[in-house]
Amino acid sequence: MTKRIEREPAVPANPGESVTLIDVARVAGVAPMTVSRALHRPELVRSDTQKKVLDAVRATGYVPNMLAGGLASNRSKLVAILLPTIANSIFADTVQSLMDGLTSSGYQTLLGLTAYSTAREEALVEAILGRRPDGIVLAGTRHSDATVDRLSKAKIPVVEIWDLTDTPIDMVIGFSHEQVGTEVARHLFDKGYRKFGIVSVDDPRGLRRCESIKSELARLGVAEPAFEVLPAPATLQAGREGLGRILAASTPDIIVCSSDTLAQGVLAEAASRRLSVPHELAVMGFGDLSTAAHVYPALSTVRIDGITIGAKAAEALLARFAAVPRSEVVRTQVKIDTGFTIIDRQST
Amino acid sequence: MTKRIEREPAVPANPGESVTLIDVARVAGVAPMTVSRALHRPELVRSDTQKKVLDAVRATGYVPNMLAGGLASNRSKLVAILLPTIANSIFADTVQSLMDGLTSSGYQTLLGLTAYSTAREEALVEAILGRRPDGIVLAGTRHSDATVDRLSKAKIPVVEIWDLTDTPIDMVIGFSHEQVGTEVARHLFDKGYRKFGIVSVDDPRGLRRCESIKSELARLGVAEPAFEVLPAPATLQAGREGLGRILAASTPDIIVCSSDTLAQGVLAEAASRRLSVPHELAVMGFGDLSTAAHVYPALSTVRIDGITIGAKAAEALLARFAAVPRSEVVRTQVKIDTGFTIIDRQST
DNA sequence: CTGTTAGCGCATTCAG
DNA sequence: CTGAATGCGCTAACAG
Repeated sequence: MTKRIEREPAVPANPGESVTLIDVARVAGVAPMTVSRALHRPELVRSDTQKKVLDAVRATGYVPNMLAGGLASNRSKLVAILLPTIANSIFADTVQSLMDGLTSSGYQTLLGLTAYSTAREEALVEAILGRRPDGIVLAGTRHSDATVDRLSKAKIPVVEIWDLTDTPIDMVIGFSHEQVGTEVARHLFDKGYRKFGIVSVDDPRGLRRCESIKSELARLGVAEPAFEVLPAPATLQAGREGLGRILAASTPDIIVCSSDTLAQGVLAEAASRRLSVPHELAVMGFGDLSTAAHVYPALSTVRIDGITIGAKAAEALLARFAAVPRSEVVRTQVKIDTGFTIIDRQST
Repeated sequence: MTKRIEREPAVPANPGESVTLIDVARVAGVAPMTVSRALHRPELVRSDTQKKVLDAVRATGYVPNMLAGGLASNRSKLVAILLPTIANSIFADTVQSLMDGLTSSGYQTLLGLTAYSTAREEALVEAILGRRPDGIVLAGTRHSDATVDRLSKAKIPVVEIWDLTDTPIDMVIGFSHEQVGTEVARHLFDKGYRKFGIVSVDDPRGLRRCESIKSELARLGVAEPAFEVLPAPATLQAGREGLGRILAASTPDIIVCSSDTLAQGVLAEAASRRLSVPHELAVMGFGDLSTAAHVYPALSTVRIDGITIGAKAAEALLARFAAVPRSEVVRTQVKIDTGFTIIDRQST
């Protein structure tokens, strides 16, 4: 009965226990410190020593313990990301590009989901700071006082994304939701629409865009829009429901939605009611997710470049990490407006 | 927000440095170990001592260092999750419920994105094991030998989800993609369809479902389906493109898609070609995401209960964590088939 | 119920 | 270029 011969580690070290730097050092015939250097700063080690160490690493199956490393060096190589949710997330592109940037520099990602609750965010921030992350990325700029306080005192870079503020905790990369609302309103007004309906979920940033639309419309002398708010998360079904409610009470010529998903639901409902879009009813979304782009010729929207937001956030963090005197806490007040683009796909 | 007067910690501890357990102990007038206990095992501490400690924690602004705690206790309270991607992810529900379950027990989540690459998965597993997570969840059951080896030797629970296998690394919770394919094929055959088209992205599990459909159709004596594979990730645009290609060469009466997103793209393309669904062309998807559910009356699909998968995975992990002798590594061979449901929304 | 001792595995800091 | 001593902050194990 020949069992396949398993290549067991040449030197089993502490039987049953995990392999440590010391075990590797013993096998390689060098000091532990040399193993550490060979692994993290190979340029400081002669190449034959380097080779001995790498061989020993392979032979022992050593996996560095980053808890110990982080504790000793005070650098965890961990970045925390706090998002409201990942369900059909408008943040997917951003997270992907952010993680790509961080991963390729050896950083790992701790994920926290806040469900749009500042209380939950506060608890998560506290818990996560216990991991001593080297940096933290938050969606949004509205936080509880306690969160702001904790984050300000934590001596790590903080990036707030997908929004803008004049008083960032540290760095902020995003765009103005108020400006989105204002420009959407003006754009549609200029195109001649006068009877507005608005469908939103109760995401705080989405609501701010909606409020901004309403203010601008009021300023332009347009009648108060029909406004329906549905519970998050945005689903196609919520969009259908929203349009249904609006049509029960009014006959708008344009429906503005707080997200593309909602807008797609509105389109589905319009189709089932045999309303021709955009002729009888025009629809505007928000997000221009890559999954939806260019599919519904009648769907105008606001394009947000989530990839750039993620990439710039990664870049900003990495720049800070590289800055030499980590003790010297810098709050650079980086503020990047990534802007947005109104995409008009309606030929009214 | 007006700048409020910040309540500085009553006892600034080591000026500039971070507050440690020792600082808290000093302020509370107890031993460090008592602080640790008050925080983690309050039932072992007299309630007045407990109160002194909590006051001191608040006064100092202490945040426990979990790197140190993890190192000392050999329990990191970290669970790693490896997914292919989070873009319009079919895994969103699963991740959400998994994280809900873990978070409420004080576990935090390390996220890794593999992009459907086993090589990348291998690198991530190695890096992540360096954090000494208490458990790890992987999407899928197909991994490189090195990954399986590392994971088997790591003395932590491993849960493979969204698939099934007879040789799990440890625990597996999901359903059989082959079975999905077989049953979809039979279902559609029974409904009378004979001219099949299949649109998929090159996600390995999606492809396995498609292959299984093809085998079953062959077995049933149906003509070879038109088969179009597009690069991941699944987008509406990819669905449109896929249907376009298929119609260029054949005239199927049913299109089976590897995901709902793709199916929605197919529906969009069908609509733009004025094909009536399901009369002229029926469409079947996969996933039945909550965002899409019940919106396209003509879209049949396969419903997967991602929430249950996530919840059971969390439950399985927590059960293992609670098992007393952590040294005693158990590989329970938990194997849960969460099944799936074919949803027929076509009245052909 | 509380305190003491010891050390988790590694990197910093110096010395050679 | 390599090595030895020291401690990061915390908790296990035991003693009181």
